[in-house]
Amino acid sequence: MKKPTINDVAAAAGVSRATASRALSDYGRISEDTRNLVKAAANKIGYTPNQVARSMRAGNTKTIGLVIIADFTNVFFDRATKGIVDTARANGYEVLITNTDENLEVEREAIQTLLEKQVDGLIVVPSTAAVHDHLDAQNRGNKPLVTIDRMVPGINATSITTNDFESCEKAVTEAKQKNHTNMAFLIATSTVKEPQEEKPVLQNSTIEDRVNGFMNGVIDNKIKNPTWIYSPDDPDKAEQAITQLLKTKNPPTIIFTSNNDMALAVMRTANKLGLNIPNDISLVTVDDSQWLEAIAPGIAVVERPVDELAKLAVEKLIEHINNKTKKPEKIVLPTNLLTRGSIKNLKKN
Amino acid sequence: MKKPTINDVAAAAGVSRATASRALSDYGRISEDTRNLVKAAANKIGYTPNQVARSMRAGNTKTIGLVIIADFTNVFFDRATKGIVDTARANGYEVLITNTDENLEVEREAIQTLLEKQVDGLIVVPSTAAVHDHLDAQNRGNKPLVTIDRMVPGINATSITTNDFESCEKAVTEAKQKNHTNMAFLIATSTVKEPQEEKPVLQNSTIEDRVNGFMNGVIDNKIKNPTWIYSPDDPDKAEQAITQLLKTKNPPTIIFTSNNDMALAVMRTANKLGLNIPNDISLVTVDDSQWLEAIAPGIAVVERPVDELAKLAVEKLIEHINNKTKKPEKIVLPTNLLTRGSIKNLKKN
DNA sequence: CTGAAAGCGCTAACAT
DNA sequence: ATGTTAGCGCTTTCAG
Repeated sequence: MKKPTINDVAAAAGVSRATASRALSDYGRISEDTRNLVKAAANKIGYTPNQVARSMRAGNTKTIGLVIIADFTNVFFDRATKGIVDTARANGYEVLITNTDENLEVEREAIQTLLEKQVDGLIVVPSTAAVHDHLDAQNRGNKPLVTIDRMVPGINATSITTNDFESCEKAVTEAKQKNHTNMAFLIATSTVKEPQEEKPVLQNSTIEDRVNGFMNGVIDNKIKNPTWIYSPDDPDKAEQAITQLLKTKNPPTIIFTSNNDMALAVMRTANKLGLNIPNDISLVTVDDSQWLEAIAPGIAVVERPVDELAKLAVEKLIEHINNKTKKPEKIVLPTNLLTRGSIKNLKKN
Repeated sequence: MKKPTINDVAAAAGVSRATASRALSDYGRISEDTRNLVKAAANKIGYTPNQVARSMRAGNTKTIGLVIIADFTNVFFDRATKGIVDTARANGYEVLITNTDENLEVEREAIQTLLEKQVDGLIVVPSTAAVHDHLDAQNRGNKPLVTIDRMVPGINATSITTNDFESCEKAVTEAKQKNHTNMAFLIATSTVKEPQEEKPVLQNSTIEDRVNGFMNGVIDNKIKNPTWIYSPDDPDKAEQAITQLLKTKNPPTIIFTSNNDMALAVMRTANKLGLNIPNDISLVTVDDSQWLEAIAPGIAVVERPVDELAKLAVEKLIEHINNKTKKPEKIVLPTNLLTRGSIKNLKKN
C-alpha cells in the first residue's frame, strides 16, 4: 500500500540499494544488464523517486522561491509569473509562489518560509527599497537572489528592471507634440493615505523612475503648472481625486497614470462625468494589456518587456545557483511607448 | 559557514539533539528552563529549521501542487491562483505552481513532477475530461485531488465548478427581452483548427456547460437561426470569422462569446469595421474583469465567484489531506449575469 | 562492477 | 526531564 522506495526496487531486482540507485540515476559504473534489470523492476512495481529524500542528500531542491506582489489588475506580474514558472520548468526547476500584497511583514515571513523549505534561490519583487535587512545575503542563508521590477541598493543581488524613465519622458514629449500643455499626473503610491499634490517619499525604484521620467518630460517640454496627484492605490480615493481635478475651471487635457489601476480610475470617472476619452480627456498609462489595445480608442501605454524580464530573471538566478562566486548584475531592459488613440491630437490642421 | 543545524543548537545549549528538538518544536516533556536555554542558543547561532528534513521525517511537506492552465488574458485563473496561494498560506501550506497551456502531455509531466516533490495534495485545472489516467487515484499515489473550473467524471476527486449553464441561458433571455432575435455565439475551443459552425466535441465540462446554457436560452426564447461559430482560441482566426459574420446581409445584433479572448476579438473586429458597441453590435461574455466594467459602455458578463472557488478548493483539499477517508464532493457555485451597456435595448418606446 | 555502510537534518520511540 | 538510538529515502564514498 505504501509507495515503493528504492529498497523495494533493489529487492525486486535482487540487487543492493546502491546498485539500484546507480541504475536509476544513470551514474557510476554499472553493467548494461543490471541497469535494465533494475529499471524493469522499478517500472514493474511502479517506483517513482522521492525528490525530498534526494534533496536532503543532495543539498538542493531544484526549487525556486518567487515572492511577488499580487497585483491582478496589472497584467505585468501575471505575465511575469507565467514567464518565470515556464522558464524555471524548462530548466528543471519548480516554483514556490507567495504573494505579499505589498506588505513588508508578509514579505519577511514569506522569504523565511521559502528559505526553510530550502529553495535554491529567490526571485523577489521587493515591496520597498527602504528596508532590506531580510534580503541581505547573510539573512537569506547566502542563497542567490534576483529582484525583478524593482531595485534595492546595497543587497548583493542581481536586479532586473525596466527603463521606465525614458518612455515616461517620451510620453510627455509625445503629448506636447500633439499640443497638450495642460497636464496631470496620477501616481499610485502606497506611502500616502489620501491623495496629495506634494511628492511623498515613494515606495520603490520603479515608481520613482516613472515620476522622474514624467518630471523630466515636463522640464524638457517646458510644461507649465502640471498637476501632480499622489494617490493611494485605491479606486475610490483615486476617483474622488480625479473628479475634483476634472471639475476645475481649467482641467487638464491629458492625464498620465502610473499604472493600470489609476488608468481604470480615470476611465470610470470620465464615464461618470460623461466625458469622452480622448475627446474630453486624453490618457496614457504604463504596462500594456490586450484590452488596452482592443478597446476604442486604444489606450496609449509605456510597454515593458515582461516576458524577457521573466526569462532573464530565472536564467540569471540559475547562473547564480550554479556559480556562487558570480557577481551580481544590474540589468535594465528597454521600454517602448505605444501611441494609440487615447492621446488626442490638439493641433489645428 | 554552513547553516547551523539542530546539532549545533544542541551543542551550543549543552543538551542532546532530542532535547533541542523538543524545545524548538514545543512538544514532549521539557522544563521551562531548558526550553528557554535552547531557544536562546538557537537564536544566538541563527538556527532556522530545515523543512526538507522535517518533511522527510514527517512524511508530509505542507506543500500543495497547483496545475493550472496559463490563460493570462482571462482574469479567472489569475485570481484563482492568487486566491489559492493566499488561502494555502493562511493554512500553513505553500504552493508549487505549474502551467500546462492546456497541453495534456505537459499536464501529465507536471503532475508527475509535483508528486515526486511529495506535495500533500493537488489542485488541477484538467485540460480535458476525455483522458484522465494520470489523474486516477492510484496514479497519483492516492494523494488528494481537487479539480477546479472543470469536472472530470470517474476520478474520485472533489470538483469545484460554477453554474455557467444558468447564467448563459439567462443572458440569452436578457437579450431577447431587449428585442434581440438575430443572435450569434462565438465559442473558443481547442478541439477545432479552423472556425466552424458545426458543433465539435468540446474539450471540457465548462465550455460544454456554457454552450448548453446558450442553446437552452435559444430554445426557451424561440430564437430562430442562431449562428454558432466554434473557433480556435486564436485572435486572428476568430477575427476572420467575426468579420465574415458581420459582413453578411443580415448580421446578428448581438454576439455572445464564451470567454475574454473571444470578446476581445469581437471588439477588435468591430473597431476595424468601424462598428460601435452596442449601437451596431451588442456583446456579452463570460468572466468579469475590472476593465469590462470601467470602459464605456461596460461589457455585460456572466460573473463567476472566483475568490470563493479558490478558497474552497484549498479548504476542501486540506480536509482531504487531513482525512483520507473523506468522500469526494461535487461542488457547483452559483454565477451571476451582470447586465451592462453592451447590450443595446432594441425596444421602441 | 557491485555491496556495505555512512549520513543529509530531523523527530519519536524507548530508555534512564 | 533528558539522553540514546533508529530511521525517513536517497546517494556516495569505500571496500571488495
